[in-house]
Amino acid sequence: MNKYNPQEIEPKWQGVWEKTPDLYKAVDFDKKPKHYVMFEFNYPSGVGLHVGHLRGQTICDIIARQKRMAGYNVLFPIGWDAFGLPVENFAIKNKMHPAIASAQNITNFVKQEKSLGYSVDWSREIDTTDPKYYKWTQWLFLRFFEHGLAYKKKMPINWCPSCKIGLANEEVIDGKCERCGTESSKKGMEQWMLKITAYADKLLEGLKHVDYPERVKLAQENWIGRSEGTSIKFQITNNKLQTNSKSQNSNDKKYVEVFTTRVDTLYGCTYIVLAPESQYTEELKNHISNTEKVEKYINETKKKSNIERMVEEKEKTGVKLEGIIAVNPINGREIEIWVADYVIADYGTGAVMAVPAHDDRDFAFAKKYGIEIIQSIAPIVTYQKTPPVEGLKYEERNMVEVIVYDPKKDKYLCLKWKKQPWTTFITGGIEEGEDPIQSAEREITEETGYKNFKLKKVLGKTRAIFHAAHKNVNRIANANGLFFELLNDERETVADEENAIHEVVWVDRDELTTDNIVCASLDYWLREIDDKGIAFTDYGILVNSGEFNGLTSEEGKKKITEKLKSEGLGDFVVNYKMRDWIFSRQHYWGEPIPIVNCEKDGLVPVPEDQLPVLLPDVENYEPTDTGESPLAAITDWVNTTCPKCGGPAKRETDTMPNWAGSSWYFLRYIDPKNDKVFADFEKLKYWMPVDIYEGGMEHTTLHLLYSRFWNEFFYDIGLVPTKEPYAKRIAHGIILAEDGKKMSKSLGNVINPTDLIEKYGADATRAYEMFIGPFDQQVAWDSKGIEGVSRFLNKVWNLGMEIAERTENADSQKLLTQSFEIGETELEVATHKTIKKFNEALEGFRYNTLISTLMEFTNYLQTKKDLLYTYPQPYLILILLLSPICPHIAEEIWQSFGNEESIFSGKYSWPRHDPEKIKEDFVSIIIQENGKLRGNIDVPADSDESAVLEICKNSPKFTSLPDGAKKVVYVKNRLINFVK
RNA sequence: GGUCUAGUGGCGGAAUUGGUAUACGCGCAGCACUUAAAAUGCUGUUUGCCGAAAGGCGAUUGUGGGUUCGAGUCCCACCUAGACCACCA
Repeated sequence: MNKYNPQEIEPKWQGVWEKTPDLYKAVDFDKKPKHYVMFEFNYPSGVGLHVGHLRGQTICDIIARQKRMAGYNVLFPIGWDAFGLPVENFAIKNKMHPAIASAQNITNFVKQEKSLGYSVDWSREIDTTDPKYYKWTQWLFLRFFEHGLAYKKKMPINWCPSCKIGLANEEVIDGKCERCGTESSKKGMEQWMLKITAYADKLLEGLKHVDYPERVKLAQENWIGRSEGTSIKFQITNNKLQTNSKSQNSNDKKYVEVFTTRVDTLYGCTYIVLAPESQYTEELKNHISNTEKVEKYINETKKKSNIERMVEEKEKTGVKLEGIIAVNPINGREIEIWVADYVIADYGTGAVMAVPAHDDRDFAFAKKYGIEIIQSIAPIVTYQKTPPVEGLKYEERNMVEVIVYDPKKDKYLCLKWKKQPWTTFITGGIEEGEDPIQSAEREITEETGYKNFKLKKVLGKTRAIFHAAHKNVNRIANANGLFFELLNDERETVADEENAIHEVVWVDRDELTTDNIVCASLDYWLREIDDKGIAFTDYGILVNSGEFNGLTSEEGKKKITEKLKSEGLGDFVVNYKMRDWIFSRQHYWGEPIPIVNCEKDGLVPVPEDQLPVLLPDVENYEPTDTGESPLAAITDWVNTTCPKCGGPAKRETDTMPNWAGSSWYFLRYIDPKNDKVFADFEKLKYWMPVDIYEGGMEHTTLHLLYSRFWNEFFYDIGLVPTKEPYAKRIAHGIILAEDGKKMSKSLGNVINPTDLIEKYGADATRAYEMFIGPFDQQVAWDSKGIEGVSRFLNKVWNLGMEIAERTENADSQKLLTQSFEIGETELEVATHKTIKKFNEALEGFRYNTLISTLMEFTNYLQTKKDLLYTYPQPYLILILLLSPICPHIAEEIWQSFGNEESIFSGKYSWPRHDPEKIKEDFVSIIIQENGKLRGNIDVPADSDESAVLEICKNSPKFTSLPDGAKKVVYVKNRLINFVK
């Protein structure tokens, strides 16, 4: 008997499959149902394939192979995303043309991919750097230009000083360049932009109609960052009364517009803040008395890189604009204007209203610079010790809670109640015509007799909700916290009726706890007394807010915005965190942007018949120090004629980012050789959308979002047939090294797929990649684990060889249709159960359990070897189930059974279980007492409760169990539970 | 700081989606085969107590509560780890 030798059989079958071109071919317009499965194409770096790549790719191959066997016309393509920096850097370092470096890398990748035995349709292979491909990338870019979605703008961009390249926000990770890790800084440059923000709502809406993992949807939603709020205009005027008479006419008023999601806090706004880079700062700095100081601050901010701005999160800085003030439009209050770098220039309007009482950042800033803090939202506190009782009516009351401190005693004045087990602060209702302070002063004397005290601090307002037991009502107490200091011990006599209710006690500071003092708002008051106040950022009840007092935050937002709107000083608006996509790169190795700059006609698109705009050969691929692309140095390429007027013009020298080619490659796979259009519409209609798109989590907010944007735009202009490009997205978790750290060259913990294939074979490698754990979770590599899988394949092989030797050569298809004549029901049932389990795991994307299901089945078959010599069907089914995962071994075994056609030829259909076959006459059900396991018992399938009860009583072990049961829970074919 | 995901034996993990927790694999131990080893096969392997054994009784899915006849699974709070975002007003 020959031994399992993957090193021999794997290259053999790869060769045979390659010579059978129709085996894995996707057929356009085939009558079979289509299935389009795709993994993210590789960036052909010099390092080669990574075990992480195999995870997703193997899943796709399993799907592709299984779907073909199940009767689908499968499109499973491969391609290369080969433009971009790593190849360019590699080429510069090795002094070679990036195209040559790229071709070398691709050759290497192809070899690796082929050694894994993937069933890709190689006739559809694409390469984004092929002019036949990037012609259409350029053509599609011009559609964006044509519709005003590609535009040029001078803007401060994230700049990587090392790569000498502008970075999109998405490429800046922790303030550093995504590729090289250098700290990014800001630089003002003319950039090509794609208006992805115009599709923000469509991209959000589209998520509702696709099957993506919830975390992917969430990440995209958060990235788009839609927030509904209000824009508010703050009028800016001169601080002094003698304003310039010219600017007095109303059309000439200056405004700063801000965006807020918390307009309900507007009455608490005590200053506004402008971003240093904002246009407002630019305009206003010349109208103030401390221009120099402000300019100095702006320059300092510019010098700071992103990372510094982030590290300094704790310490906020800013400069006040002297000589001008802003007017709060809701109450006419005059407030300060500051410039501070905690406000971002390119979100919202680049200016914010600051409400220190209700925003953490504003609070920290106001504390540092001594700016007034005004409460405008009262927290709603439910008193947990006596929460409101359902059904009782609510009574609202305005009241004071007074805390009196005696510095001589170093104690706090409280009242101990006589009829209730309470100690409280001095508290009472606010009477008609009183303000809270007067009310507090009155209550102190009435209840304690003390006469001489002074107000130290207003602690603020809360709304406390509790059940007032002595009156049996639910109380809504609008509480005013007030803090007094006792000046001396002089007292009046306290009225008898007060004395009858409570007595005065003095309490230490550390005894003021929720255990000792009955006070719903205690924490708030103490925080203020200790001067450890924090911003209250939750929703609550509007206070100190004029006509809006008493509204909830939600109501307040609506009402205040409406009022502002009616006065032309504000409106409801929607803002997004997502910015437009910076689409130009100052590099060589990318698609040239097909635009010509004419002095007369401005930006003119290169006509379609002149596409592609080919990358010219250059001497030097390094970016220039000015930040211009190396293309700028080739004057005879740059200088051209205007396609419109024929006059002298210059070519655009920026190239497109790496993301361009990958934004539409799923369309090109469908029609990769077309030189008339980017893809034939009828073919797109047949194949789109991609049924399953496998890729990494790291592309969620980059490539995945970008390509959805491209496709949605193409749909809108009638180029593609589906709104969304991908019906289902699956994302694999990363594979860590055995030490649990990320695999990296420097740590020396990299597992190389080629080594694995040499040692264990492609089949074992593929199977272990699946067996390692749930595919969407991150896992650590285990070199012992792959040995286990390899052993399993050996078992399958040895078992197969034994059976094949004893089986007459026969067509397996015939064998499979034969039934188990001797009624070997156990074997038959086990086989059908395995098929069921396997198919369910496959449909549920639980690839790790696929392997364990087959392991169990193999272990079982080994115990039934003798029967298999006569009835090899179960073993053949095992091989069919194994074949998508481990195609080589399956094919070899298949042929040793005398089959002349490939197991993947389409002749052998995918196993389906027969529900009739797994129906059993008896089922084992669980016996429980109060939910605790007491044993199990075999009963006829589908028995009803009374029958099971009878069986139970007749079984000596459980005979007395039903006695005294209050209730019997019976779940058919599963359990019976006696509740006592 | 925010959002999300996860926490089950010595380890990777399984659990029909609320119904016999610890499948499968790794590791470990023992046995068989062998002069020997490798390979292979078989047996055992969550844990405490009782028992010579067959077996029996109990505990157990990060911690603490809750819902339920019944919770690894659902709800609340906390702890821990990871991922993504991060001064987004």
